Amino acid sequence: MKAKCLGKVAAGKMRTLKYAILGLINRKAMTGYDLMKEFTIDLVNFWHAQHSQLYPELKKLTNEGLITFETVLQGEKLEKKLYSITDEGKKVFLSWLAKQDPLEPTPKDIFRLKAYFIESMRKEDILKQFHYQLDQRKEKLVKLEATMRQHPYAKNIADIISPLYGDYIVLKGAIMRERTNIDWLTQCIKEIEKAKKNCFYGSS
Amino acid sequence: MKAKCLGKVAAGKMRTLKYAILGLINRKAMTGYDLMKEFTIDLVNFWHAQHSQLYPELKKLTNEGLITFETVLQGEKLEKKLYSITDEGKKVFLSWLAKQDPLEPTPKDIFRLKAYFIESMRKEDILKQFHYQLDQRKEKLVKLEATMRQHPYAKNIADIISPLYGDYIVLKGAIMRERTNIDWLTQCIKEIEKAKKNCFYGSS
DNA sequence: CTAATACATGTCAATATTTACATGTTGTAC
DNA sequence: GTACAACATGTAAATATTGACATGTATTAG
Repeated sequence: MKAKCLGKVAAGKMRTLKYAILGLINRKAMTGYDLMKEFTIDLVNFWHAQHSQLYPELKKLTNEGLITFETVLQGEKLEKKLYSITDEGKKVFLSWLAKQDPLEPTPKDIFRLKAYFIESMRKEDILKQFHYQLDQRKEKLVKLEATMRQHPYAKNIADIISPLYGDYIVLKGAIMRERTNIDWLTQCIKEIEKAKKNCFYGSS
Repeated sequence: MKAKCLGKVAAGKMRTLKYAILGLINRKAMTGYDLMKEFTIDLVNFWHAQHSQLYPELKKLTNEGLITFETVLQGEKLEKKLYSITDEGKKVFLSWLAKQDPLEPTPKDIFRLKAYFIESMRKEDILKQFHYQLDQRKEKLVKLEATMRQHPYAKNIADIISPLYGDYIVLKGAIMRERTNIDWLTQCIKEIEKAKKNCFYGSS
């Protein structure tokens, strides 16, 4: 009889959403709704979440004693919960932040999966697919660049130790990533068009 | 009483693994083990899966009539299942491949999440974290470039309509992505070091 | 001949995430 | 005053994914 790993099993126990929430609440007290706005505006470029995942997690973190809330009245009847981080929560968050992680598995990407199967694609569809993806990526880049132009940090480089700097570097990273996506798609399209002309391209 | 959406609910019903498997088996008949090798070597750069997800999915696809298998003996006793795609499976796969998808949500990235919270990081840890990530990214890039050098398509550009071309473009894409990651990290490190010298950097 | 590695196939329990369902209030523009 | 958008908080059911558990055979290097 082998020893093996006793105690609770821990399949996929990264709890990253937990730390994302702790980090945000650590900046300042927020309601679930405020948090959702962060997740759909700033964090959307590297960690997205739905409110259906957020609210249960807030309840869990409260039970774990990492955050607390006070009920605040908005108008006459509307109760909202303003969450703050506890000392324990702060400790747990900072310990996570300082941990050095191994490289994550490469993110999944349906378009690249389809590109991998390019030889099975109908010839008329190949360029259509690449152009469609390219257009969407370009649109995304335009939005990211607009956000960057409005970003206070981009105009006025000051202290690294400000929430603005974190904001800025991840936005910068998102723009660089999108530009590379566009470069890759553009190169692919060029190669495919060249092959088409040179008849390296089946019966088309 | 509102009408709403009757019938079966469909939360997160992308079934991408299904199509990845169909695409691979469409190339040639394979066992589950063979498929796993594909998932851990080629597809790892855009769609990874564990065998614990693969085998149940193969069973499901068989039940759905999209693939079939014949049992093959390896040696004296070892039975393996060699899967082939059915006509229906081929149809379903090609229809998925031709579909134009909206942009996927940006992939999740724990390191960028931590970078976003950089202002909460202990000053001694900031550069340590960025260098650690950079080293790992560089190591990954070296491996990808080695794979590229050995890649038959890179050596001898020929017909676009070959599984090799799909292989090649996604590998190319992975290399470009990794180079951009490295550029981003390098820029961040430079900025942080500059800020440190200029004393925009708290008490260090 | 024997030990290690690769081949080969599965299940289980937990976490993670998505989409739809569900409800009600407040502020604002017309 | 009323409609609409934004504010505000949840639950339910399904899919998606992971890590551990579980088992056995075939090949190859020493």
